[in-house]
Amino acid sequence: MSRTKSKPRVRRTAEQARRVILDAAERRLREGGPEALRLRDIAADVGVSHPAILHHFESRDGLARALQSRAMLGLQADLLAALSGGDESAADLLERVFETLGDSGHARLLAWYALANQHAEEDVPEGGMLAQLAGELHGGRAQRASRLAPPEREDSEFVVRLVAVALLGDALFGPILNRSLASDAGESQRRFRLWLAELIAEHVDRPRR
Amino acid sequence: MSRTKSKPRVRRTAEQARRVILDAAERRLREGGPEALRLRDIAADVGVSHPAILHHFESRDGLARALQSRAMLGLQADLLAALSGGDESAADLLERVFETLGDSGHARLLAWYALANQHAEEDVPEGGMLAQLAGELHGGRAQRASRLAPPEREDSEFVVRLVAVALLGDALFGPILNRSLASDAGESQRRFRLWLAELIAEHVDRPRR
DNA sequence: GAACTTGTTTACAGTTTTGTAAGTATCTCA
DNA sequence: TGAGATACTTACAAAACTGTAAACAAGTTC
Repeated sequence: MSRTKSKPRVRRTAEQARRVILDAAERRLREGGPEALRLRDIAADVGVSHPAILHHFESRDGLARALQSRAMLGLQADLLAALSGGDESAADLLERVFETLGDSGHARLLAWYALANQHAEEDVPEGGMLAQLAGELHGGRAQRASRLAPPEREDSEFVVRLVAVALLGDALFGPILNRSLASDAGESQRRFRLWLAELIAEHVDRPRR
Repeated sequence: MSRTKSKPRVRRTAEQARRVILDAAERRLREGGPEALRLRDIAADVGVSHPAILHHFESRDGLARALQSRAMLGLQADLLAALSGGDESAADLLERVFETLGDSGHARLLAWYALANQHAEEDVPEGGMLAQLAGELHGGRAQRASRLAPPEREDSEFVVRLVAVALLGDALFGPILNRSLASDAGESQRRFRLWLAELIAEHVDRPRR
């Protein structure tokens, strides 16, 4: 066979290589489900041989851990970007949180994480983001409220928790529920989010007794 | 070796065999995550050889499909049991729905289903259960409401949808969120459910404008 | 430009996994 | 009680998977 000038071998920096590998792995995971994290396939997507992946991540498990870590950090970054938007109404802030948490990519990755690490005690990298969000929300409410009826701190935390689980849950289970509840899929999901936003807003702004 | 009376081979009916196999598979799936559906392990749990599983389910994929189907049917049965409870308040009804949907086993199984069949159009066996629930809820509301302000049908559907995604989401993502939000895990999750129940009840019974 | 570092490949090994073929044991039924 | 059906087992095959070892090549440094 002609051995003319066969391989212009690409050589990335370690950081670049890790990134493109994680990108491919994440894509596989999102599109193919939890069983689709195969070294060979990922390597093929990137265009390298599979030992290259092992070189960068030690083992398949190392790749999975790195992926989970990056997914959490990414979610944190997106949430942070949503949070830091100057001083706007709680409604606007919530709307941006809706966008990032309702993204089915995040939900899928987080679900995979939850299913994989169910009895793992290791703290998740994301930690504290939602607590911060709860803090901001609570601060705003306490400021707006008449001083006779400040909301309880726990109530604000639960609001955030509700938003989180409802959006993540809807992003994940929505397609299934749509088939049994709604006729038109995407439209119903959109309207549901608006409805939820209004419900939350009403609750948040309702004067305490 | 002594061949005295070696094997009192157990022989189940096909139905029984399928059941115990699916039980073991479900247990594996719940405890070990989505990658834990291995024929050898399941067979070992049941105490049979792995080809016995293939005999009953054709292939590993057939087992997975049967498992998904049974999980959906089981959820439907549990929901049905929760729904059919004579005439009680919407709060009591919701509370029993809370119990069954908030069960982390159901949530995990459903999440696995959602992740595995993301772009599958095949209708899920569960179909219609939640629609029925929405119907019952709506009927009760319309009856109770003053005839000047009946709630919209879509509002009742969204209430059901919120309950479903929030409970499933909380069962699945709750443990993760707990680490970033709450100090005491289980207790917080319980209180959150109560809080949600109250929020829903308030919304459902609030007179329309 | 020689030496060194390190990203990458090829070739291979060991294990695990699903699946098949053929025989065996247990139940049912005439 | 004999014959048939079928749940189940043993043995094996083929493929896929992760992981290892050694060599190779693209940068980097002195």
